[in-house]
Formats: sequence, C-alpha cells, structure tokens
Amino acid sequence: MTSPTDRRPTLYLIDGSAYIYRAFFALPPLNNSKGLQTNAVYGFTTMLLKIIRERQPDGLAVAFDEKGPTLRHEEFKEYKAQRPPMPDGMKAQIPYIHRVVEALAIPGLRQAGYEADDLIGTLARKAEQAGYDVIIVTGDKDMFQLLTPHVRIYDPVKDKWFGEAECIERFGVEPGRVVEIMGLMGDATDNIPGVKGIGEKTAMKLISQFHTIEELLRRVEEVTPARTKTLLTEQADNARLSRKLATIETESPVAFDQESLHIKPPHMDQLSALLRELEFTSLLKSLQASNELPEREQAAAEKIESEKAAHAFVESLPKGATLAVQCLLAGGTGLQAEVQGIALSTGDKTAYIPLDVHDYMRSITSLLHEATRTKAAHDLKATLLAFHRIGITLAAPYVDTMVADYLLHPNRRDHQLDTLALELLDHRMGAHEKEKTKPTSLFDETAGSSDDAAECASVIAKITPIMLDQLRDQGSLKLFQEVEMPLVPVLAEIERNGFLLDVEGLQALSKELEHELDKMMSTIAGLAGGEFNINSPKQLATVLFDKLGLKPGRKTKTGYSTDEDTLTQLATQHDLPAQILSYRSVSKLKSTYVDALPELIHSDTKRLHTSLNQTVAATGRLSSTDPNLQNIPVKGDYGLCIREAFIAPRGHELLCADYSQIEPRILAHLSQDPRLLAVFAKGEDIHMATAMEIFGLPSSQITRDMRRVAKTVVFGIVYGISPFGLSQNIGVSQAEAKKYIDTFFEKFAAVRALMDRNIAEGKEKGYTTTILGRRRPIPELQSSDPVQRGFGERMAVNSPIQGSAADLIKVAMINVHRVLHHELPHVKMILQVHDELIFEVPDHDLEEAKRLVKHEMEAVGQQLGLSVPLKVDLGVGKNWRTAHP
DNA sequence: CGTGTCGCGTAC
DNA sequence: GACGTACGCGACACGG
Repeated sequence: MTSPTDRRPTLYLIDGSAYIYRAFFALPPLNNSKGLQTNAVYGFTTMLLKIIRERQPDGLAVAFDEKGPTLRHEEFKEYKAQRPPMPDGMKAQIPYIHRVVEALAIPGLRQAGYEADDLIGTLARKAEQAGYDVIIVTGDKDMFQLLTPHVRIYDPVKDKWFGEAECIERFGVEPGRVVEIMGLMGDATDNIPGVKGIGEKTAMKLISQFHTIEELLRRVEEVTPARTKTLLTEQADNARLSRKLATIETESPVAFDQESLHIKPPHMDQLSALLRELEFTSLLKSLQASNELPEREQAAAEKIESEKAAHAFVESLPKGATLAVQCLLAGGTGLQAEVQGIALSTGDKTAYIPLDVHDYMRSITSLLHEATRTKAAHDLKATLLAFHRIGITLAAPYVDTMVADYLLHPNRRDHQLDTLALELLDHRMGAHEKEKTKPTSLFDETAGSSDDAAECASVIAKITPIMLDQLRDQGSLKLFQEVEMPLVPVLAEIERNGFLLDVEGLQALSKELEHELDKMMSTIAGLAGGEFNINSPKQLATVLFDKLGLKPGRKTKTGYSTDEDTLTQLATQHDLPAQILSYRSVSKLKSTYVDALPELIHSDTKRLHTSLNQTVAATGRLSSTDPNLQNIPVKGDYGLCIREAFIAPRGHELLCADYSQIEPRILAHLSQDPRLLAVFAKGEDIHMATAMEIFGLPSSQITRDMRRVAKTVVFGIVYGISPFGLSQNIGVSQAEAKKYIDTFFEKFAAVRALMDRNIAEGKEKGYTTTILGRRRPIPELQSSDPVQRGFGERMAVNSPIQGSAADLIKVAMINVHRVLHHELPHVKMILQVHDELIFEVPDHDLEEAKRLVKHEMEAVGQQLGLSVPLKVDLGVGKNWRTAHP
C-alpha cells in the first residue's frame, strides 16, 4: 500500500482515545513546571501535527470515546469490565487534549452510548459514499473490518498502511468477515469472551472454511478435531455475542458535515497560548518557524524533473567520481517495496529524481549503466533488487558501505548508515527534521522523504573514500573489492530466483502431524496424570520433578533443564520423558517449518524468497532469514518429508553441489600437517584415517563406532575442543575424551601448533584472520575472566577455519555464477548452505551444469593456493531430499 | 499489548 | 561453566 495518489479528496479519521492511551504509556512521564503530566498531550499533539504536515489531508476529524455505558454494555454487562480505571495522570491530560484539537480547528467527535470506533466506522462509510478516500489512523486491528478499496488504515507508530490485501494477509479473510474471527477468538482487552480454547489460528482456519459463525455453528458436526467441536457447541452463544460486541456500528447518529470536516488553519493565538501553558517550547518554535523557510544543514538536493535538468546534472559530474545511490522506497517490504525516487550524490552534488515521470530518465539510466564509474550504496543488495524492479541494472564496480562496515567491524550487530555518519563524519542524520528534545522515538519520523534519501546518498558518497582507506589499511580491500562486492549481485539474484515449495504436500503433512500430536498429547496426559502445556519447560519440569518425583539433572538459570540430554537420561526411570521427546520433535518441525514455510511464499512468484544476509555472521558466513533456509532438517522421517517439499518445477531438476569435508581440508591447509595433507592428497577417508591414528589400529579393525568417534573429535578440534564437550558428545568419560584429544594432537602435531598459533596471534593482534585476510576481533582474549578468555580462545581457533571456508565458497559462488551466466543462462542458483550450493536446472542442461559447477567449485582450491585438493559431491533430484548428495 | 529474554532445537 | 556459527519457535516476564 502507498499513500493515496488519486484525485479523490482524503479524509483522515483519528482514533483519539486509543492514541491518548498509547502515548501515555509509551512516553516517559513528562511534567510542566506546574506539576501537570503532559506526555500524552505531547505525543498526541506531535502525531496530529505530523499527519497534517506530511499527509496534507483534505479533511480531518478526531473521535473520542464518551464516558458512560455504551450499547455494548447493554448486550454484555462485563464489557471492558476488567479494565483498570484510567490513571489520574492520564485523566488530568484529557481536557488539554480537547483544547489542542479545538485550537487546531479540528472537529472532535463524541457521542453518548457510542465508542470512537463506531463514530469512525459511521463517518468512514458516509465519506466513502460521498467520494472520499478515507484513512483511519489507528493501531487497532479491530478496525480492519472497516477496510474497503477506499477506506484504508494508517498506523503512525509503525508507519504502516493497511488495505484489504493486508487484511487478508493478516486474518486470512476479507474485511467483512473479520468480525467472524474476532467473535471466535474474543478480545482479552475488551473482555470479549469469544470461545475459550479457540485462538487466532484456529479461528482463522474455521472461518476460512465455514465463512461465518452462523454457518460454522450450523455445520458444527463437520468440525475436527473433536475438542474444537465441543468447545463450539458449548459456547455457541458466547460466539454470537462476541461477534456482536466486536462489530463496529456504522449507523451511529453522527452527522457527516463536509464543511466542518474540511481542514482549516489553526487558531494561532489559542494554540500558541496553549503550547506555552503546556511548556511545549520545541513545538511552539517549530510552529512559529513554519512560515519561514526551514534552514537546511547541508546544500539542498536538486530536484530533477526534466530531461534537460537530468542531462545537465549528469554532465556536471566529474568523470570518474564515485556515485552514491539511494532509493526512496514506499510501502511493503523486500520484494514488494515500490521505488518512489532515486537520490544520487557525489558528495559535492546531490540530486533527487522522483520516479513518477519517465521522460527524463534516459540520461540517469545511462549514468547508472556506466561501467567506468563506481556506484556506492548502503545495502547494495536491496538497492539492486529495487532497481531491478524498475528495469535498471546498476553496473559494477560497487561499494556497499554496509558490507564495508561489516568487514571493518564484523562483531557489530548493526551497520546502519546513521551510525557510520556519526562515527566517520560526526554528522547526525535527520537532525534537520527532528525535535531535539523529543523524549522517545515513538512518534519519530520514520517515513522516508526525498530529503532523507538525498541526505543518505550524500553521506554514502562522503564515507566511501574513508571506508576504502580503512579497508586498505587493514589489508582487506581486495577481499572487499574482489569477493564481497562481486558477491552482492549474486546474492540478489539468488533471492530473486527463490525456491519452489510443494505447498499441498506440506499441508497434508501438517494434518498428519496434527493428528500425531493429538495422540501424543493424550498419551502424555495419561502418563502425567493430567493435561499440561508440554511446550512449557517450566510446566514440564513441575510435572517431571515435583509431580512424578524424577531425579532432576542439570539446572538452567530459571529452573531444572528439560533438554534432550536430560530427558534421554530420565527415559530410564519413566515412560514419560521419551514421549515428551517425540512430542517435542514433531511439534518443533510443525511450528518451525511445516506451518511456517507456506506463510512466506510470495504472492506473485509463488516461491520462497529467503534473505541472504552478508553482514551478520561474525566469521564471514552468510546467514538466511525469512525464512531461514540454512537450517531445514536433513535427518529423521518427518525432517526428510520437509526436504521433499522443496522441489524443482516441471522440466527441471535440483542440483546440489556440496564441498566434501571443507573444514578438515582447510585445517590441513592452514596447519600444513603432513599426515592430514597426505590423506587429502590421496583422496582417503579422513575420518577413517583419524580413527586409525587415534586408536592405533589398521583400517580393517576400525569399527563404525570408532569412525564416528574420530569424526566427532575432528569436529571438536574445529570448534575449539574441551574434554568435557567431547565427552558429552560421544558419551564417554572426560578422561576417555581427553585421551582421544591428546592422541589426536600427538599424531597431528601441526594441528596443535596451528591452534596455539591462532590463539597467540589473536592475543597479540587482537584479531584473527582467514585465508583471504578477513579479520575478526576477539576482545575476549584480553579478558581477565578465565571463562571469557576460554571463550575467546575457542573463537580464535574456530574463526579462521570457519571464516576461510566462507571465503572459499563465496569465491565459488562468484565464479560459478559468472560461468553459468555465459554458458548456461537458464540454470539458476537458488541457495547457499555454508558448504553447499543448490541450483535449479532445466533437464537438457543437466549434464553440462553438473560438469561446470563441479569444475568451478573445485578450481577455487587452486585459485586460492590451497595445499589440498577440494572435492565436490553432486546430487540430482526432483526435490531437495533426493537431490542431497 | 508489545517487546525482550530464555530454553530449546534445527542446520553447517 | 563446560564446542564454533547462525535463526526462530513458544512461553514467559516485564514495563510502557
């Protein structure tokens, strides 16, 4: 959704009571010198002014609840009964709020027996019929029932717009049927009972199936599971009543008077006196200043609205100057966001180009296509994706200041532009617009403006040379320019490609798991002697240790642990723990994958588009979110069913290419351990080889179990091992585990030397490095706390290995992508999972794709000068399960 | 009522 | 306490 742009006049209807409440609780207490609390008045006033200033509505009204009983109390005397009375601090502010509304010459609506919702609902209907576009300003989801193509909701706190589409997304039904869902689920804040035991999810499911509560009750026999049916039958009247209570009245006795709703200039004298009394000096000042031209801290961006202006701007730019780019996006997120305009800056010169006219875009487009000019952006991947949607391919070379900051400070959680501006330029972004005394960010301007975009572009242009210098100084400029930057368009393309999902398959699986969980739940209730929430570790601990008297194992911060290890131990004493374990695993798979994944399918592409984050993992790995496709189960019957739902389209196959033993190979390379190098040079089985060394036996006498132990030891080495951790993992005594570790280090002495070297170097320099010079600071190494230092030492061991593996696959992705682009343009890279790349391949390209991918991935070893060969395993299949090598 | 934290479990 | 890197679920506590 975007703000209205068509010609219908706009009417903003503000849910006043809700906002007073929100502002009162969200803002810290604020008093004027007479002791009057003013935070709610302040929040409310700034919100109102912001809407008038930014949205420039044609009409505006604020609706308030009127005290005293309402129609709903006649239906149900407990309506809102549990609400605590309004705090005195808020009550005292109400008269001032009405005075603010009056001074702003805005109609304040109130009607005995009706609530603000009803007045808004009624006016919305009438205004819509009179040809208005209505915007309801509220944070209340109950209002969704009022949405139509001409009635939308704006939540200024979250800066979000809602229309019919968003309603369907949120509730699964069109606005008209929201009350059906609310009737079932009830509303705790208003004391609307609903049907106890039916929550939002169940309500949505039932209503999308049966359409209305009446229909549902008529056909209640068809409802499964049985428990839901019982609840519905028993509480049918509650459902009907709740539906009625949740329904907003659209026929309340309130006059729709266009003239009085129309926006008018405020009563200035009255307003300034009031603001003075409230001591809102900052608002007073900005009010007085609003007639004068606002002074800007930096040279204003040129607004380009003609081909001539565009041409002149392009011509005025120095030939090789880096061009910073910032898109102004509106509405939606990710793939849905709409590009409103583009800000361009060289640091000296800044321009903003609105996107609504296309005539003058030609010079701009060719500027963005210039391969001789560096393009800088903050979050380049998002920028590339946005440009792609408007048909522009931003040409390399690139600088992404977000990724640059990630290489400079990989431990930081946030790499926002405003932080960089402050740090590198001592520049406070957005300062020109914000009230400096604002107590909180709640009512801050978050909506982007063209000025904001221009400021971003200008800041990006200015910090770019500074950051490149810093990267050069720390020796990671090459990594930045030759790996991280070329990777960005590859990641963007992967995200855009998406993964196809078998939704029907997952829905069927969901049903199956639901039955399974139902059965398990009653078994568990039987064993435990009563029902309880199995998902609550707290309740579970009570049942196991208090009720059944089982012996507790280790403790967590909040009580006794109920994790897998503990429950496995307990399984010897009682039948219940084993049941809990299987319940948990099924419940986990259902909630995290089976039910969650279909929700994230894009409505246009019908595919799953993950985000591959380049600036999150401190070691250099990528991470994946919304959904996380890097932790899709690979074990267990149900886990494999989930993998089966990741499919190739008709006429295509999935190709999975997996680096075999990447981390041990890197360990071999970094340590130059002769025995390890030999194992990989000869193509031997690494785990078999280490097992032979650890146990001192020939291969013929190595059992599966010994090989498993050896494998765990190698993993442990990579992670910075301790005897305790290893013993836990393979289920032997700590002494036994220590023996394995010692023997390993005896036989592979160079590995021990590497670990010592990594730790020593980390301590000395304060950071570790990877093959390609990626740094990770480890301040914990300097800690006087032995626990912290141990933590640091393990990171110092692990980071160079994990990080070098990350370097390597990133190079592989770039190379594979380039070759495929030239040779097999129809083959799509669709995912990376740390040591694995997944492709969607048209059937007729399969053999060639297998050859190219394997070759390119393995060739990275030579390219980076690895002392061991790399090996890639391939798998092909119609789905991710069968394609997995 | 929303946000942050915890325990837990999935991946590599 | 106790083996690295992530993400995300449900439950719960908290405070605005």
